[in-house]
Amino acid sequence: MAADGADDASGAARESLRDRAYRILRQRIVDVELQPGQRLVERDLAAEMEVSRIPLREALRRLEAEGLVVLVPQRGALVSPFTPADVRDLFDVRESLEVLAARLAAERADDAGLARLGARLDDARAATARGDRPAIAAANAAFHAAIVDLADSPLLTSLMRPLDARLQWLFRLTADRDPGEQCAEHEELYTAIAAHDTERAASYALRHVAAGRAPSLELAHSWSHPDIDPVKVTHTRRRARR
Amino acid sequence: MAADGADDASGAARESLRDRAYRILRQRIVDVELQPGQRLVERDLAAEMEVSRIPLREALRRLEAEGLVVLVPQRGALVSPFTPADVRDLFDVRESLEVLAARLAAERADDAGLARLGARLDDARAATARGDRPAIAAANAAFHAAIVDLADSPLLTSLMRPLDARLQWLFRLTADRDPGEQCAEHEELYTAIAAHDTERAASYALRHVAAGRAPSLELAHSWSHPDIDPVKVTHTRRRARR
DNA sequence: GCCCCAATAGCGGTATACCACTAACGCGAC
DNA sequence: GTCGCGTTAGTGGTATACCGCTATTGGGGC
Repeated sequence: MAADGADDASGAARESLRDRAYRILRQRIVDVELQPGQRLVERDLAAEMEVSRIPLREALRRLEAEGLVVLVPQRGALVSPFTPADVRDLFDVRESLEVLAARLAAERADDAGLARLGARLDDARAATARGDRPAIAAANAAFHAAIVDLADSPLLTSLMRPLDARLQWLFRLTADRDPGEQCAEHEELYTAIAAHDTERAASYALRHVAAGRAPSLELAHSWSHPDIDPVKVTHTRRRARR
Repeated sequence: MAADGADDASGAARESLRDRAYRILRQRIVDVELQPGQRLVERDLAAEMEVSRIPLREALRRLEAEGLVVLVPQRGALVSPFTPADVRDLFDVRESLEVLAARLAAERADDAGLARLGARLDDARAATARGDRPAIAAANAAFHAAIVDLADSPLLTSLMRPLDARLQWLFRLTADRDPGEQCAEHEELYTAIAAHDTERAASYALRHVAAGRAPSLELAHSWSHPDIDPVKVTHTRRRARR
């Protein structure tokens, strides 16, 4: 598992076991090491990462809130299914919220914020020039996050978190679209925001998100893990083989 | 197990302590019995509702995910502040998501769904005619929830939950706008959705949400609990009285 | 051999207990 | 009196242990 670097490392406050369990599980899910529909048994996971069930349970609850895990009451947990319909819904919502973010960013951004956004754009450009796929994905995600940050709305930021998780998941499985094209779209979006041109920022953001829909949907159809029933999955019990 | 409906259908499965703690706390918060900024001490709350800290902690985590509670790591919890800026952000996001919900509902609603939505509208009409404020609030909330339901997007539904919580909170403190006017707006929105007129549904939804912004903001300015610092709040410790 | 039933054990839900950290307190020195 | 430092206890974080429910299973009756 790739050490995701940027760990809070030495100086920062020690990470709680709950946060660690959350981070590791989330990573495993978006990396598809844990597949959609796979059952998650508290005791097994806890033993595996050498923590007790308490922090592990809290990590699962958090993942549920983010939509990566489904909890069936009295039954157990499983990795959320991710169907073409979910991908469609994801893009529906992104076309609303990313446009809102772009609009608010264009309205509210100050010079310091624009500088930060510009830096993210440069990162993305550099990664795109190098053709470094993982770096491109990370830089593009950072660019989008920076726009949300400029929107300066804690509510919007919190709503975006589940979307980011699903997007990472989606893009892990694909090369996404042509990086150069995406980068160009980011540039024009940046320009509109920097000019405080609300309407242009909104329309660029919409076009940008919408452009990703078709390839993503196509990709989603290609897996098509057929109907996972959460209740059914958690009904099974593995019995000790004799 | 051909029929899977047998289990939860009857008798309503017993509510877990976690769910009960969650429900009670949420109610207390939206009723403003627990005020924004108020500290929440796990042991005290647990003792008060006679459960252990485990289910209580999980309830707090869930409330955090919903935005009603702020958790400061290693420090504790408090009821989220709710500032005019938060109200503004709430309406920004609602103007995006409720419009999306209306649009999708207009596209996807079938006859059975429209019947359910119509029933909610009738409820709201009846409550409005009676002038029963609490019933009006509940019926209006149910009408909006029904639209989201028609949109048939689990993601959208999950994103709306934090918004509903904040809206309830907001409306608990106010008489909201003129109920008759709201009811009329609901009727035209219903008509557009029933006619599968996507664009009209979207524009009515936008107008409807936007109409509530000014009065809500005004209300929010009237409390203006000035700056609550979560870290500071959770730094305090009540010491045994001498 | 097939079906039903009692015994078994997997697993989520919860309580209790302990640990670590640190803010509040108070005592002593200046 | 004021300041500083050691002490104490309040609080979140975590481990362990137990409970109850039910899927599984294997045996006994048909």
